[in-house]
Amino acid sequence: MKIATWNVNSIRTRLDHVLNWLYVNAVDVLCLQETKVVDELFPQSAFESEGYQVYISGQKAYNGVALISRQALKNVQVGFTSVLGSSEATERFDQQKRLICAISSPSGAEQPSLRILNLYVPNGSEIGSDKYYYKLEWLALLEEYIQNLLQQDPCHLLICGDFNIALEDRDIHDASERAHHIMASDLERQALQRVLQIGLQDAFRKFTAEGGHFSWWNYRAGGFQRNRGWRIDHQYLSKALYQAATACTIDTAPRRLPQPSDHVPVTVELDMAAL
DNA sequence: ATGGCTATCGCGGATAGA
Repeated sequence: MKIATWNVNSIRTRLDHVLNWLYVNAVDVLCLQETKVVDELFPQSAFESEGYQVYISGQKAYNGVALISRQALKNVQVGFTSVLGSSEATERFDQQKRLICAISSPSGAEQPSLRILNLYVPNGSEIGSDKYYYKLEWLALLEEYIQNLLQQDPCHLLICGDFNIALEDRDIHDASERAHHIMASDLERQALQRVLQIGLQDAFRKFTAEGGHFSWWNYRAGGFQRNRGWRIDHQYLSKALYQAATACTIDTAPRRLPQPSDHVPVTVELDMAAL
């Protein structure tokens, strides 16, 4: 089973890139972030014509996530409130459409179910700003959300998306200023580490130890051409899934196309029969 | 370098991204 994550920076602008990529790569589930469109205007039929089911949580101009799946998904849940119940905090954070979760249950097989959580973690703007504290609070709520999910139904869990955090220095082209840089500060890394301590491991690092592998490059100043990038798009797996992972790859090809997204897709391959 | 680029909304230029 192959699951990919891709921040497309507007699904309507990037529709051809995504459809072409899916045609060549044929993943089972594609998790999209920054779709930047309300649900009514999401190009759903373009994916359905290619045999995919579409599950979306979008808003006007900003944010927005989607699950594009070969098989129908079950128990689709959107936002924090659907899992944590309504509170001042869940309602406030759910104004921004940043998470969608569903269960993939292979039909006719004895293979176990897999819960897929697709995230668009807030960017944080700059260290110390209101948006920075919003990001840290959002990650704290995410920790609570995942603990609740696992209590409700302790199944295999895959969390992927644009985390807007480089967890280690080897995930940054130049880590010298990292302590003062958004996406690399100690508090951001600690907030993500607390989430991962629930029992999640980075699929990419099962296979690749060296630095120089990135998933995002700044549009400005020839970031991609000079490989001045960051690895901020991740695939995190619960223990048995991590054991069952057979590959995790970053596909830089779409970044070379005209008018690319600034992020590229990251795909994890799982041997479900090994579970 | 208060730099560099891209997308949305909406029609100029602010806002956001990372």
